[in-house]
Amino acid sequence: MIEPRKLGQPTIADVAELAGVSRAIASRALSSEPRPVSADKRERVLQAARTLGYKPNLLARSLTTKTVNLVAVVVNHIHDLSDLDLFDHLISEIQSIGKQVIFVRVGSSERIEEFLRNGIAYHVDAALVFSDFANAATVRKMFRNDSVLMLNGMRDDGAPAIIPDELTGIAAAVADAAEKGVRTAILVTGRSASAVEQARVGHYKAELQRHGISLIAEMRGDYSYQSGRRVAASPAWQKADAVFCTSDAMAMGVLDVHRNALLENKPKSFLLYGFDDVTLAEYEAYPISSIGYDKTVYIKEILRFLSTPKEFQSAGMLVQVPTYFVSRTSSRK
Amino acid sequence: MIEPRKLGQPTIADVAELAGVSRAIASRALSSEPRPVSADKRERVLQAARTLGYKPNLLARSLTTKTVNLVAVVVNHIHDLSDLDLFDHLISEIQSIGKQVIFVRVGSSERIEEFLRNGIAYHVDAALVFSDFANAATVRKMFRNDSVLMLNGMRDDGAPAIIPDELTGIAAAVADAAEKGVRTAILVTGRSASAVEQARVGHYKAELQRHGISLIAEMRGDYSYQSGRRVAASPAWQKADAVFCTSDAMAMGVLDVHRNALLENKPKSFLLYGFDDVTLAEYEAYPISSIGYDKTVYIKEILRFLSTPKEFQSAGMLVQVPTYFVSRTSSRK
DNA sequence: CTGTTAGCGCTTTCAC
DNA sequence: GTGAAAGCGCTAACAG
Repeated sequence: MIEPRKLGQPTIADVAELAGVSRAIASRALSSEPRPVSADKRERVLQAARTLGYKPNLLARSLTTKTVNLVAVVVNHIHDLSDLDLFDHLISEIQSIGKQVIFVRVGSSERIEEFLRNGIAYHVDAALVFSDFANAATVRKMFRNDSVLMLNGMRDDGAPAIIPDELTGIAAAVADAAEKGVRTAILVTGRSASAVEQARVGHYKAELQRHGISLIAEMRGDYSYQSGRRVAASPAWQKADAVFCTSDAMAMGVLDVHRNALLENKPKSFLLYGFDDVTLAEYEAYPISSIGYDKTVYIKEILRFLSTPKEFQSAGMLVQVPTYFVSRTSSRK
Repeated sequence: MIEPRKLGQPTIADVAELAGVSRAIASRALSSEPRPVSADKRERVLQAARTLGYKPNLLARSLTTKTVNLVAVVVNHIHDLSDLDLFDHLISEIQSIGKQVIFVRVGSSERIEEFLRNGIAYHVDAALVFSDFANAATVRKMFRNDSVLMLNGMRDDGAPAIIPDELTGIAAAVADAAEKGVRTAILVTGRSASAVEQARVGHYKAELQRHGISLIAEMRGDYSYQSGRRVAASPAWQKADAVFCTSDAMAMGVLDVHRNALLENKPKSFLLYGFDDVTLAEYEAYPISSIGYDKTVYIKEILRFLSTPKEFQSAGMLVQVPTYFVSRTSSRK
């Protein structure tokens, strides 16, 4: 009598049966770790798995191993140019160590807690928090503490973090302006609730003051291109020698509104500085002087956290990535 | 004697114990589906869950329910501007129906099968395949057939698909060129191995021929900005009245190399047409005439597939999304 | 080295 | 409406 073909995917029990061994042996033979199995049986198991087209159910496995090879990337959203430069590379690297990425977009709402609570995300091996809507307290509550890496500039809860050393780049940018005789400046900022943004703005103000440049206006954007265009309409711009934007996207918006005055006229009506050093700024259309950091180094640190969290921790909770200033047409007189 | 505080997260058993009910009752009370439980006990369970800070382990749940509320988004990579316009919105919508997104980037390799086989991705509820490296046979093998939505232009295996009706937009673009007296054209293409690309190129050729425009050269890029710049160096461009690119990114590269001749000179050295209608093309720097489709409609169809696959299937396996042509400075004489 | 046994955390029969 | 018990697929502990 023929055994009725089981429905659905073959399980490890099917493999074991076909190979004529116990489930435990099959499990060991199929394991990626070295486990004691005789060469003979291992081969039979592997063969059986092959003929059955067996694929392990990683969900079931994770139930006992307590590890899913899944990392959550928690972001506000992905629609900035600077995101493109970062996330593709990041995902690629994470996958290269055998983990996969679940993207958690928390938008502008405060729903993050609910999100994580009701989703797989809560059970991932680690969470990379780029979103600054995820405040430290929430994140601490949500995950086992040492599996969370703060990439959003928040430092107040002792969780490990990687933060670009923005001061260096900002100091260089402001020094560049001072050198060119800038006396008055406007600062175009992102959402002020963000910790990174507060620190960033603080650095700008300190550096401006140090060089005796007076800040004649501070305008609130939201990092986006559109918000850059919006603030660019202000009449206050007539009096500014320089405009510093805390994102390249906003600087692009500003540049488009004042394109003629900035790229065609000499002397320029004002010098323009961005932040992020997006790839697009390297080309003709948006030659914006900017502040960047080495994404490769940044990502390498994230990977170090993912693969050897202990080592990462012991080396200290905070890793700083150096930033640099790059001068382009938008700030050349 | 005090019960020793259990390690790790509270399980449903803990909740049941605290509430003084069986695990089954606790499970029902906590279920999102309506299940028979007395109001009294439900309340006690909910209360217990709250005080314990209980969060269900969705991996364990999925073992019995066979559903994880996880959808895989399979892409080549995400570094095109057009990706930004699409994925942020897509992820947001998917999350809004209670599912989360696992991003599988297959890069340029053929490792997709291995990827999916060894990862959670294989156990997702559905896979949205944007990558054209995932050939139909592989995908069919990997997933239960009806849980795969082909968004990469491949149609050969009877899997459901959503495809923009590119012909309409292309016909309009070429007609626009013809109307302006274009007699010769160059076509800048993406990777020719892609099915979408082959169809797209076929449409361009047919339309050019129909209008008696002769195709004097076909140049191979890879959709990227950089590849656009690369091909833009060709001397063949002297003889072309128009250049059609199968991506806006490539058109942007072309535009930057010929910026002066295209935006400052009248008459232009050639008319430029892109494809994708990226958001950035709406502004001053890259005013590229382009072909686009309504992302909102597109995403709505994807969501329809996700939430009511049966209905989606019964309505036919292929959904076409309309495209449009938008005329901008790059093609104005 | 091998097989048996006991779970991982949850849902779901199936009797009561 | 309720609870005992079985079981999803897998791995780990423990004897042999």
